[in-house]
Amino acid sequence: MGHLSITEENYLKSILKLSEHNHTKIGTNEIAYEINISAASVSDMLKKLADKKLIIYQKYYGVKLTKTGEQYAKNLVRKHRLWEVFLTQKLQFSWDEVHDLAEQLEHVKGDDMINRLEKFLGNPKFDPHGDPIPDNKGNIVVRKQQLLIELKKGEKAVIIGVKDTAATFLQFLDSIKISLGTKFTVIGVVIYDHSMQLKLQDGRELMLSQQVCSNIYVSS
Amino acid sequence: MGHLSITEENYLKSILKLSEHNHTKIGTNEIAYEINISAASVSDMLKKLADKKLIIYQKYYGVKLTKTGEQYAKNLVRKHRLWEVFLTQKLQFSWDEVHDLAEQLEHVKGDDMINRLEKFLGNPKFDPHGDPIPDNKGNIVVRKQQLLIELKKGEKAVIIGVKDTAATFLQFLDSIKISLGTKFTVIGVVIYDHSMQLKLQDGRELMLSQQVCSNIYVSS
DNA sequence: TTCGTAATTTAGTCTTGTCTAAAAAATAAT
DNA sequence: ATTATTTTTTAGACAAGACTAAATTACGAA
Repeated sequence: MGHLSITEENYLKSILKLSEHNHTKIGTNEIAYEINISAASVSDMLKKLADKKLIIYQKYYGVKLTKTGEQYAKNLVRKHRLWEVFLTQKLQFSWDEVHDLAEQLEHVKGDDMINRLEKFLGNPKFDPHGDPIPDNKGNIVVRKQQLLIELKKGEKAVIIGVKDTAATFLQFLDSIKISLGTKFTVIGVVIYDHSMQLKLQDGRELMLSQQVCSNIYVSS
Repeated sequence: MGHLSITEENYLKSILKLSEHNHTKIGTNEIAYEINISAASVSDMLKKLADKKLIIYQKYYGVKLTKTGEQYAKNLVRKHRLWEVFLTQKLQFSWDEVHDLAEQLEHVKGDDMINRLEKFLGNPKFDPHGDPIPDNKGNIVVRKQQLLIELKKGEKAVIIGVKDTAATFLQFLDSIKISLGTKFTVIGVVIYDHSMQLKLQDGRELMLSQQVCSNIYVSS
């Protein structure tokens, strides 16, 4: 399992990402859309990754990561999320600014460095968006979490993550002073458009659209 | 001044490095040797860098960095050295381990990140090998420094840097417990082979070969 | 079942950055 | 000053990773 190119790493990462929601095999087009590359190019690359035993690939039938490929991809996610923690916790970046930098940092080789970084950061288990950080074996802590939208009137919960990590969304949450750890009670759900009215710990009351509520993870 | 590829950055860096010792124009072969690439490839690349106004290049006459090119190259050095400080100071790497990692980290784009990193590290002025860190304008602190080999019997000085940063050399220094900041007096110079005998601050006496003394910077 | 559309792969190019071999220019030596 | 040698550049090829256009396969609908 030598070194892969940045390009190859990006393919593995996007296949892992797609696998998480889509339990069946992943199609060429899906990958192409995910990383913004033509389907033809993806098709080429899949052959190469299959030669390297990183994916199982059968022409016209889609792909799946091998154990090796999955391990490699999870390590990339680990690196990405640890660097994100570093950028927010140590360099004071806000959660909407760290993605692109981490996207570069994750390709720096050196597992020893990452293990030391993890320790330096105090062995964090979640990144600034609430996503879990795999350990150096690829294990991921699973939390019971649900989407805010699934809560009913009267339920209490705490915000533990975001599904959408787009800068605009994160900046919006900042602007209404909502962050990970914010506690609240659902005090109303509008039948018409499924907006939700929350009462926050600090006393503020807030109305959030269905779309916003569909992109926030909570825990009770 | 958009983004350059890692390859282009490496050329600029090696041209800057060669410029420091060699005040005249730099030859194609020198660069080729420095970055371990054929002279033909270097010749190709020099044309591209000249098109981008990063170097002054005249066929058969060698190259020189433009102001823009020099700025860019110094920024790479800045990034390299700040990451080295991070790796030693925060992640507890030793000075012989940080070069290859910094070689990768220096190519991560994001000047804002580097400025924040600098501040996070406490605005260090020198890297773990004693080399100066350029500020974000490219200015470099100059110290009066000389090589240990130039000292005479009876002179007192302090070690402030190393000229050779090869891992084997650095590990040797570690093994004899010499590091930046070590204070000493020259108590003897062997005529025959120019070995030098030092008495360290802690009372130890030490004999160092001419080669070792030629690769240590000191200040009095 | 067969026909049409969508998904996927193949074929052929392009760019970047590398190489070797050969040509051209500069430099050194007689 | 004229060779000989070294340095540098040009020419032609190659691999990685991308593209478009065309061909092929799979699958849903009639």
